[in-house]
Formats: sequence, structure tokens, C-alpha cells
Amino acid sequence: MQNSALFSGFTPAEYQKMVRCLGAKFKNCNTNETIMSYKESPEYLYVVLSGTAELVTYDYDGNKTILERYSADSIFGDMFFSPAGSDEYSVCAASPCQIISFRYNNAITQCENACKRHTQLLDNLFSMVSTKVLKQSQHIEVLTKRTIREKLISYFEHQATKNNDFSFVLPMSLSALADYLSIDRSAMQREIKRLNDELIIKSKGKRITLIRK
Amino acid sequence: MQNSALFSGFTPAEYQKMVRCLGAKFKNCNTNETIMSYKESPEYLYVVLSGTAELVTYDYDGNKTILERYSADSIFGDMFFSPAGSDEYSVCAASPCQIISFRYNNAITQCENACKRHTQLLDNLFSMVSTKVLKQSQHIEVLTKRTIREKLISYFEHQATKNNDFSFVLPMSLSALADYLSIDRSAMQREIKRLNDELIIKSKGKRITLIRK
DNA sequence: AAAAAAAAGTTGCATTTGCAACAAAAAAGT
DNA sequence: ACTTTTTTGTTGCAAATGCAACTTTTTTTT
Repeated sequence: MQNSALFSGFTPAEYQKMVRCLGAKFKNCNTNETIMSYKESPEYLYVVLSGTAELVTYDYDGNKTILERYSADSIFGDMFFSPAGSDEYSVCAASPCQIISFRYNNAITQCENACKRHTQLLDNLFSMVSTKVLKQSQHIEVLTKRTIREKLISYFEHQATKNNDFSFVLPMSLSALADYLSIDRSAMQREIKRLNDELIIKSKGKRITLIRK
Repeated sequence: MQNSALFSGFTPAEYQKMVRCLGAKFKNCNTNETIMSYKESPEYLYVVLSGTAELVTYDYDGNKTILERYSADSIFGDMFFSPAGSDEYSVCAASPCQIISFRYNNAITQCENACKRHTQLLDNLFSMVSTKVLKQSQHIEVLTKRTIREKLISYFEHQATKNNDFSFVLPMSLSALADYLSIDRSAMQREIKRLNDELIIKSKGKRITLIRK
């Protein structure tokens, strides 16, 4: 998968060399398979090559929470997350995934073979981490909204902007959305109904249309 | 302020040269002064040299929300945040601040003078952005907790870990904490009282002690 | 040292949200 | 094509949270 943002600007030969230099490992995961658990590997970076994955946790009541969602070119690893207390967090495949992983030190250290492309690699990593920050900021923005209604509208507005269209299809199921917004699914459903009744949105299942006057 | 993480590994001469090369601007801000507003400057990065700043917004009811808190070596800018809808977000000094700002392009582009230290600078930026991701992850973690009690305990556990002590002083006022957790201050106060009554914590003002059995 | 402004602490009451327990529809697996 | 599982949609009721309106304490300013 040399078309990943990780290897952007690399020739096939440079890609081959860099994979060896990084000591990178490839992994294919099926839906619901655990990709990694936090507090496990010390210095590894993971990059999604294809598919969707989620950083999830379950509380003692069985409530699932999605802390982050990853798609192609997303980056994760324990240098980016270290949970408090004794809660269990792990990254799971939400659809079949291809993942590449390598030691962070192998990426920043100039290798013995004097790979010329380490600077480019760090450039690429920087831009991937910046994108991650942007996504997290958006998640923080919706989570800080005080009511379910405000959370939904803020999330929908982001989706509309992203899709460049007031009408769009949610990138996940409604129950996954509730887990991502950290709210009760049935309460969310009730609020979606009210938004429809008050003609603020028009929705059927995962198809949402924002009504703007 | 050449002892910022931004210029880590630089000699004073290299620092001087890099400041010119970046076209960096310095700014001193007093408490409550606005440092920048989003949707304003297109490609600028900001780094806190000293003091504390906050990314804040106010809703129509006047509720303040703190989306992020910045201290020395924190990085921000609109490449890391682009809000949905028409809400106003701005970065304000929470205490007197010194800020450096420069164009992102000046940081990544090798300049005409062929500054040798751009690679080091990008290394430094990468580590600063990684730290930012880590802080955001922790914020997301507490925001996703379903109840005020769980939010507080999760936040307190992070502070205890950071301070390496079950007893610590909050880094902000209790009302700022409510804005950071995006909950009602009086409801939070009530929950803190209950946590004290149930001997889960022992607290007086900003001094918190976690009671672990 | 006095005055003013934040911050902390409290409580009754209204509203929102979560929980439980379903039925119906859609999607996935065999 | 059939079965099983997941997702969607709904609602009454209980619990948690927000809001308003204060008093007291602490911090900041003059």
C-alpha cells in the first residue's frame, strides 16, 4: 500500500527500502477483531491503510464509548493516548482493516543505510498527526455541547461541511453515533424525532437533511 | 525565549537565525485578552512561551466552554481547529502570556539562506503536536464519561497520575473546571460534596485528595 | 485597609436524559 | 431463501442534571 499518506512522495523503490528500514509489520483484521490494546506495546505507531477502526471502551454497565474513529491514513498508538484509572481501551476493526505498524524510533532515527527519505517521512507523519488533531478537536467540540440536540446539530453541521451538502448519509450507524456522542441511543432517537417534528432536519435512518431557512 | 520546546536543541545563534527565517512575531497578552479568533489567520502557528491560554466559546445562554487549555510549549492555530456552524471560538489568555507565531510554510520550507535547523524544528513541532494529541485524548476521555461523578473521578485520576500523588491542587478554579468538563457548576459542586460525604475524596476548594482503599 | 469582583458553596424545583422493555425493520450469516 | 443478529424506532418512568437565586468566602483592585 505505497499510496498511503505515510509514503506520499516516495517512489516504489524508496517505499520498499523504507518498509525494511522501519521494520514495519502489516496486519489484516476482520470486523470486531482487536488490533491493539493500550498499555501493551511501548513505542509503536499504527497507521490504517484501509478500512475503519475505533478506539473503544466499555464501562461496568456495558455502555460502549467510541473515543476515536480511524479510516485510511489515520494514525494511532500509545504515544497519543494513555488512559487514567483502570479502564480498558482498545482499538477494534469496525470493518475489515489493513494496518501497518512500526517503532517510532525507527521513523525518526536516521538508519545505518542512511535512508534519504526520513525527512519526507517525518513531514508525512506531521501532516497525519495534524489531521488527527483536527478530528479530535471536532470530537471535543460536539462532546462539549450541553444537550443532545446541540450535539446532534453540531455533528450534522460538520458532516454537511465535509460533504459540501446539507443532505448526507451518516458514516456510521445511529447506534454507533450514540456511542461516539456518548449519549443514550433511545434518548438520541427521541431527539432526532423531535428535530424532524420541528422541521429542523428531515431524516430517515442514516440519511439526514439539514433544513436551513 | 530560546528555551521553548520549539527551539530545543538550538544554539543561541541558531535560535536568532531561525526566528528571522520564520518571520516570527512575539506578543505579550494580559489575562482575558484575546490572542486570536478562529477563521482569522489562514496559515499561522502559535506557540505559548509562557503563561496559560484557553480556547473558549460562549453559547447563546452565556455558558462558557473551555475546549482546550494551553501552557508553555502548547501549540495551536487554525490548521488544528475549524468549527462547525456559526459559533465563535477564540483563544484567550487565562494568565499573562507570551506567544510566538509564524507561518507554517516558513517552518517546513527550506529557506533561501538554507537554514540547517529546519529538520530539528520539524522534529520539535512533531513532538509538540504529539503532546497536544495526548492532552486532547485525555479531554475526550473525561468528556465521554456519562455522569458528572465519572467525569470528576476520571479528571482527578489524571491529575493524580500527573502529580504522582493522590493529593493535589487543581490547575484551575472550580468554575473553570466546570467549563472544561462542560457541566453546570452548581451541579458539579453538589457532586463534589457527595464524593466527600461518601469518603471517595477529601476536598477543600482546589485541594483534592483521592481516597483509595 | 477598604471596596469590588470573582469564586465557592448551597438548595428547591423544572427539565432533560437515561433506563428498561418492547416491536418492527434491515442487514448479515448459513 | 431462511434464520439469526443487529439496528431502528417507540414510550413510560425514574434518576440525574441544569437553572435560579442566594450566602459566604476568597482574591483582586484601588
